[in-house]
Amino acid sequence: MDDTSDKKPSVNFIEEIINTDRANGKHDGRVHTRFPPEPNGYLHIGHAKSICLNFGLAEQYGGKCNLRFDDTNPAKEETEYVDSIMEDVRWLGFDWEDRLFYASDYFQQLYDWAVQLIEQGDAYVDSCSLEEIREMRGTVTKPGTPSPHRERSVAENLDLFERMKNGEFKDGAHVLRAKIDLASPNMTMRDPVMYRILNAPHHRTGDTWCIYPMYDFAHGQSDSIEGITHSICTLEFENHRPLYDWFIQKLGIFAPQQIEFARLNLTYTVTSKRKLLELVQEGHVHGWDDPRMPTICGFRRRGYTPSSIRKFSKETGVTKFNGVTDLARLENSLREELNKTAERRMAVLNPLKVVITNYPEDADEDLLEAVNNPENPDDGVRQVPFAKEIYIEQDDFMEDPPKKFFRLGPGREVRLRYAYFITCHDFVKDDDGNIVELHCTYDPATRGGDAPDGRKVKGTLHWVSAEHAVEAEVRVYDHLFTEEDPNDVPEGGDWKDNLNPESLTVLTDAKLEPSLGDAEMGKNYQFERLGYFCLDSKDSTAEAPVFNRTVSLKDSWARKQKQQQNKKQGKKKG
RNA sequence: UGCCCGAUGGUGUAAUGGCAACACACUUGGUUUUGGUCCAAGCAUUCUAGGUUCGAGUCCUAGUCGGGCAACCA
Repeated sequence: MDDTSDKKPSVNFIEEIINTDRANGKHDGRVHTRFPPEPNGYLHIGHAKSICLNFGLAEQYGGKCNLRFDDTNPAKEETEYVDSIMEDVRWLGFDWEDRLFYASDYFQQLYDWAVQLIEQGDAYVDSCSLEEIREMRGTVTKPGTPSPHRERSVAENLDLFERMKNGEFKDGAHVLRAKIDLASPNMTMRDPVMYRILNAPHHRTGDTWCIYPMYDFAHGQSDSIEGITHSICTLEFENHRPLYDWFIQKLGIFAPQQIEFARLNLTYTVTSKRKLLELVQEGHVHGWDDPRMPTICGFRRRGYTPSSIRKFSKETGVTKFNGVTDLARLENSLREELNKTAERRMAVLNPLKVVITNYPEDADEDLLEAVNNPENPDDGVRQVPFAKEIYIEQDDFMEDPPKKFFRLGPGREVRLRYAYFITCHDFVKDDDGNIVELHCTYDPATRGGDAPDGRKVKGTLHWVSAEHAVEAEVRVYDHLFTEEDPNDVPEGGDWKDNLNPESLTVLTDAKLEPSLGDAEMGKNYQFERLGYFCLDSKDSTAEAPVFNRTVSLKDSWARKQKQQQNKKQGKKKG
């Protein structure tokens, strides 16, 4: 075949490494990854990318992916987080089967390995204080100086380390250090701490241990024990790779390969655990699963689908370049899916009453047929009741509309979706000048939304019959921050200064078409012309439904308005 | 002023020494009973300077800029 138009599927740099390894028969071509969260917080969208990468690679190569909790610091870790992390990984659509592990499972093995290194003369007990050790480590430009305890005998080290384990010392009295190179240009190789004394109960091992291994002495060996072939982590561990390899080599155990990639950064989003915690604790959001949070549980409650997050993650790609991904890509991934799958409904968020003056007072029930999803005819149709009094969106009427406004205004005719053409001939204002009611006439000949005489209207509005409406609360969300980079603050400012005061708008007077009274929890609906919505899993009840706006529909009218506003402002400034 | 890593449209990625491609965003136009969807068009001196080569986004050297590293955190 001379068909050269077939494009090779592009592979990212990690797949390239794996392909090479498999071609060379390394590990018999086996691919085994792991997702290793520390159970000290909730998973966020950045973790989602790592989960998709690790589980995705395993799937792709017919391998396995473990879930392993990196629980080496009892001071910070809690069972509450373990449970939420498992729930989130499962929700994203991944399965670790019987491979649920904890670094704490390996504490005894790790201890034995530490003893081995002491015996080999590769580790020593240092009895200096934290401050002294820090000082003697030197700086990035100045080499460190050896601790006075660096040359202790093997016997003395063994004795001291055992007594550390036996709980004879208080926190901070001694540490176990690897004996590597105090002059190394790589700071992590300057005799890193392997074990510290922490007289604290562990969420799994209880009071069994009072010394705990550091990340560097636990992670690589945990990978090794589990037979991990490709240990994927983020860029900030690049400097740790020589140490990762050093421990494995000195111990003479199975050698996984650490590979670093760039973590996900999203516009209008913070993902630092510390900052997320601060948002929750200071009440800037209502908990970890607040739909404005970039946590996985936040996205879930907001109405995001696992598949949209997986697709986003895949399309964002894997590189070593530390960039910022546009939040619009995640929104696009969701819209693309929901456009195909979400059933359409009509709902009015900011109601404006409309009286159809020529509609009969005593009309029989007037049921109109509405398509559930024009993108998927199999979803069928439903009936929507029409009546003399209806609600439309306040935004859909202007007393003095500009030329390109296609909606309702005095003397204008529009279509009510699936219903009738109506013409506005009067409106009522309250004492404050707000428009509170419209008087319109309808054309009975246009029932269903088409004019037999062929006349056209520019605008089509959604509507809800007043007497049939289901009342609901609707929560409309916007970016949590006003700046693309929330950390971009003027001198002396704080990142929280960039919090968007309008990130949550609660609409308490929404009117929904009757069928939404039976809305299913966990199902996404498109409210026509508005966006995608779902029932709130926490606050919604049968008597008082609460909907979250997951994401808006694209709105080229709103964009046009914004443009014009900006133009006006520009002229004023100029 | 040490070491490590990186640099391709506004953004994220592709091109594996041979015509810089895709997606998102943005702009313009078309279709439309959702100002949605869909369709079409527009949008780049591949950070700089040298070098290797018939040929460099890709390889080499130097520079510039950006990120990471001096927790008994992970």
